[in-house]
Amino acid sequence: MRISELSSRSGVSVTTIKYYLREGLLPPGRQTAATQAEYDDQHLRRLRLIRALTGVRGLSVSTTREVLDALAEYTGDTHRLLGLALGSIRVGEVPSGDASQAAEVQALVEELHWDVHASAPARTTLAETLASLRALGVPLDWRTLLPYARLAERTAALDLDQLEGLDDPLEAAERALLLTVLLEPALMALRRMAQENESARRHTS
Amino acid sequence: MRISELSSRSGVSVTTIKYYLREGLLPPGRQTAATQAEYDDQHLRRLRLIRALTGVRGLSVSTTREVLDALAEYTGDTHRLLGLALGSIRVGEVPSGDASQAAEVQALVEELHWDVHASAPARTTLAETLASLRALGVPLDWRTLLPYARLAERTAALDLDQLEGLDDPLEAAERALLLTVLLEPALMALRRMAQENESARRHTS
DNA sequence: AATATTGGATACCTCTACTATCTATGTTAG
DNA sequence: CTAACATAGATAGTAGAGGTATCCAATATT
Repeated sequence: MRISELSSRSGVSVTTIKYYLREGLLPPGRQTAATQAEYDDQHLRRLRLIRALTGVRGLSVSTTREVLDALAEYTGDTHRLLGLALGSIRVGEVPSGDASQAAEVQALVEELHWDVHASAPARTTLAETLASLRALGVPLDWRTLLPYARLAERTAALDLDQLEGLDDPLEAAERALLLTVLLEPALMALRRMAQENESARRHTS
Repeated sequence: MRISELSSRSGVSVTTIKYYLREGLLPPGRQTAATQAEYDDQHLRRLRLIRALTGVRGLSVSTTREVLDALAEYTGDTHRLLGLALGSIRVGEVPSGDASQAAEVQALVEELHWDVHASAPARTTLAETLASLRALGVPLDWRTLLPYARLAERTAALDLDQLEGLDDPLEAAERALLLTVLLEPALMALRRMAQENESARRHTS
């Protein structure tokens, strides 16, 4: 298919597709002539993935490129993909110097006997959030976080269950990406609804 | 205190503070003369809150204003604050027309007997995420989401526990805000770490 | 009195994510 | 076979977000 068909089938304008090609989010099509290239279903799929990551999850174009690069690099090694590629996504702010709460995070990880890389970006995100909360007068220690971490453990188990039985490594890697990244807004939405429900329950009993 | 002290104590530049004043994120100080105003600890606290919401959580300035307005409006009514004010935060994308997965969400809510307002934005977020996943070949039905929702229920119970025993309504409202919004990156970070751990466990056993 | 600071207003800046235009080439309908 | 239209690639332009810089008149400090 040519670019205009790719555009109409994906709902993304031709100029935007060209922009993604320039930015390296989308691999170039197969050149058939000097001013002609051919695209296939892989491109369409990739394009939809890009729109999901930027639109639903709100990732920036450069972060999306990093994620997609990682996807290509670690396809077939879901463990590395989960540990490294997806870790490259900044959940919160840019990693600044202060890791004043790193000790709390370490205590939590040790208590749970978690096997988590020492340089995992999620550690930094967690430490920074704790530091912010502390500065605002809500000091959470690792003991308070423990029950949350236990629930995260069970959530992660559900996530990994979803990846069982997928033999095609590319498919498995892509699904890992989708479930980890795209499911985040869904899980937060579930939490919001559950909070509303729980609050109603406690206030009307 | 005057604006320069507010600036040095918060680490936010004077010009940025003026910008926040213009944008209505920060209430104006008490005017003592035509070119002089006095700020207090409330302003300092508010400023730190703004930086936490925009920096750690990545909220836009306009969303932050909405959240802070809601905080002022519903102080003393934590239930409404949780249900409405915090619901105003867009977790994902701008609410577009397609709510093709709204039926799945409704089925889930009914199964759980959740008391969630029909117009809760979290419903839309969830429906949209499901629609995106479906378009990408990962159709999740409400049955798959059910165990996730059960865990969300327990997370919400922990959240509400944290609000117990706070008598000052302003403090309770602010803590509700902090725990719901600022804890999100922390919970996602915990999930990432738990995924890495679980993946390592399954691959090395 | 001299110097610095402040509030308020306005203009400007940088970055991101596109969007528009241009040109040289290809394709296709009549 | 030619006129109308599509295409790749390059370059320039745009709108919005989130500040930043400058100016001014009034006020505070020394």
